[in-house]
Amino acid sequence: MDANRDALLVQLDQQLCFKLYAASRLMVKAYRPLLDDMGITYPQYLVLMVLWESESALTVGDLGERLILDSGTLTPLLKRMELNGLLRRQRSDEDERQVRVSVTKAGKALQVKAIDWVKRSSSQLHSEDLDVAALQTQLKGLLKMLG
Amino acid sequence: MDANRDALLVQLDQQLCFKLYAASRLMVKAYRPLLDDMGITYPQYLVLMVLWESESALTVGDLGERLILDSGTLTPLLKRMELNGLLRRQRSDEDERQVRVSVTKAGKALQVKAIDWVKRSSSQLHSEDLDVAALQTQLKGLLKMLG
DNA sequence: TCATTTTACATTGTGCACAATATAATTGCG
DNA sequence: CGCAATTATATTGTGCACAATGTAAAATGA
Repeated sequence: MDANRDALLVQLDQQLCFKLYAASRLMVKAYRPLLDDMGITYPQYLVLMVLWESESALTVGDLGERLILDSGTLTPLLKRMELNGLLRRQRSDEDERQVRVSVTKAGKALQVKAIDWVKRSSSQLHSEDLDVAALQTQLKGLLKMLG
Repeated sequence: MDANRDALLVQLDQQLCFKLYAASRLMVKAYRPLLDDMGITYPQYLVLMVLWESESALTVGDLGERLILDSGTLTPLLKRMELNGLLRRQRSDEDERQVRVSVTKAGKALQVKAIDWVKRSSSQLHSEDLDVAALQTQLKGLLKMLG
């Protein structure tokens, strides 16, 4: 009957969105050892990665654009990181609306830990059911469409 | 130099985890119209999907196993849904540690809205950069490995 | 110029996530 | 049986996400 066929459309196992949601959380959980060692959370790790890549200071808006997060999320997160000595926040002189965020020595120092951990654990992500490169490509396509 | 090559390992664009994190949030955002219409959140939608599939009541543990969520997340979430009349929570008679969760008429009624919306909007998810079926297969492999 | 609009960030309030811990019921074992 | 271990859920505390709103600075333009 049609009603049964329709019901398949809202079955959990059919949902791309649920797989992404579950995979995202499980992946973050896999980072736990590193994050605990660094003394930060996953979103904070993302902020650090963006800062590590940048030569100079970035505005809150820059970070938000890169991480797809708004000031409601970033402002308190950055304040916590500043409190922990990982970065500096200072109002821009040219444009007082902007807040310029720059990584401190302590924040930069964590990059070594991260690199070391990634080197040691990247080999874990292998199985016959999984082609990581293909998955990344597919996700890039999805993000392009959703963004 | 080696330090520069190492730095690539912690670049945002290289991170499978970030792509999953971003894609997950953007996908949930795409469900906003449906969720607003149903008057629920995405995690609540997931709970409803599991309940819709089940003939009988499920325990909190059953839901947690299916959604990979613990009681710290589920208990308050289920209480809110009960308050909104979408489900019932009752201590099991056989085992008083368990709480049995069952969908109400109001909760069941929302399935129609969901099916209708999915029917109308599933065609949106198409582009040349994206093979949804392949992505689902890859994610299933990833989840199997992470789970 | 100066009022209007836009922009950048901050604040508030709600609802997850999840680690850690607590509590009470059930199970297992000597 | 009696009690230690296990199990199922609840509670507490912290930190995101994000919608909605506030605020002040900068850009715009008649």
